[in-house]
Amino acid sequence: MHPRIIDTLKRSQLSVTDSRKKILELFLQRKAALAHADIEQHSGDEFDRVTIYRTLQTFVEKGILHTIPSADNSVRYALCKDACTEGHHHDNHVHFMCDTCGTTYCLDHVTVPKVQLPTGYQVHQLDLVASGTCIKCQ
Amino acid sequence: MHPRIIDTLKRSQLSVTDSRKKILELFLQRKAALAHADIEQHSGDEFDRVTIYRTLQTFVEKGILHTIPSADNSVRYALCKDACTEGHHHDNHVHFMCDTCGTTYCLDHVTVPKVQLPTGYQVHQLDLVASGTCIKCQ
DNA sequence: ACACAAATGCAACTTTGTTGCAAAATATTT
DNA sequence: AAATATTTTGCAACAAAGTTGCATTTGTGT
Repeated sequence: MHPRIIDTLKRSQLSVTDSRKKILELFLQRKAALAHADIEQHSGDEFDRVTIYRTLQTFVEKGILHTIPSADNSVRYALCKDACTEGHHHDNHVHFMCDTCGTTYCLDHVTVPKVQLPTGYQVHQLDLVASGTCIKCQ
Repeated sequence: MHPRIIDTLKRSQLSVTDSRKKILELFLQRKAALAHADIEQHSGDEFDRVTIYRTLQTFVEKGILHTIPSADNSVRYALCKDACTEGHHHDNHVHFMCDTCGTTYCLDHVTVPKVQLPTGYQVHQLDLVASGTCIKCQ
């Protein structure tokens, strides 16, 4: 098991349970973002569907995971960097979604450029999602 | 009825039907983007749920509407500009989603800045979604 | 007005997401 | 280490969202 797992859970004041450990491990193993369906597929019937929903929700609230918007009705989740805490996300990197294999990547080193919006719009969050063909699918 | 409606449908080689006219009119009246649920609510039982699904799908394929990614599992749709044709979208403007009232705006005059991605990622589409508080909700 | 093609409505179904509650697992206290 | 309190889980039942096939209706071109 990845050494960071228990630490991460405790730091967020969460009980260390099997499902949380395994779901978190999945995110640490894979570099890519995962949708609810991916986790459900991967875990077979190790734990209930409902548990996955609740775990993902908890992780987002606690600043362990962040959501990635998409245009295909399936929100993806990815690990936050250390800067995120409970209720305060700071994930301002670009995301890339491959049209061919469906993989979603966090491009941690590419930051979202500031844009000038018309006066009156107060921006709290900026999401830049690129899509196209990823390295593996060229 | 808005004069552009029949024209738009014919130019896309679509039969001019009641549901298509009314759904298209809804988008022309409102400036904001609409989710499937919004349309269903607004139209009461004028036409079937399935018809709405199929109409939205057709409009996206024909380049009449484009989808706006979101992190809440509900894709929104908005009118394309003239540059879009069947199978080829060119909607590179910024979208703004209000956290308070839920309205989604197309900021047609704010273009998405080009970003430099790591070599190997071929970008076909760039979506920039801002969220926060809109003019009306300040 | 007629024949052909396309779109709609209905029904049945699948998938996705939510809620309440009892049972089980984890944490805390002594 | 055992007992108690707290939290999480699984189940069941449900609600919402999306899909598919097919008969009927509506629109199109001649």
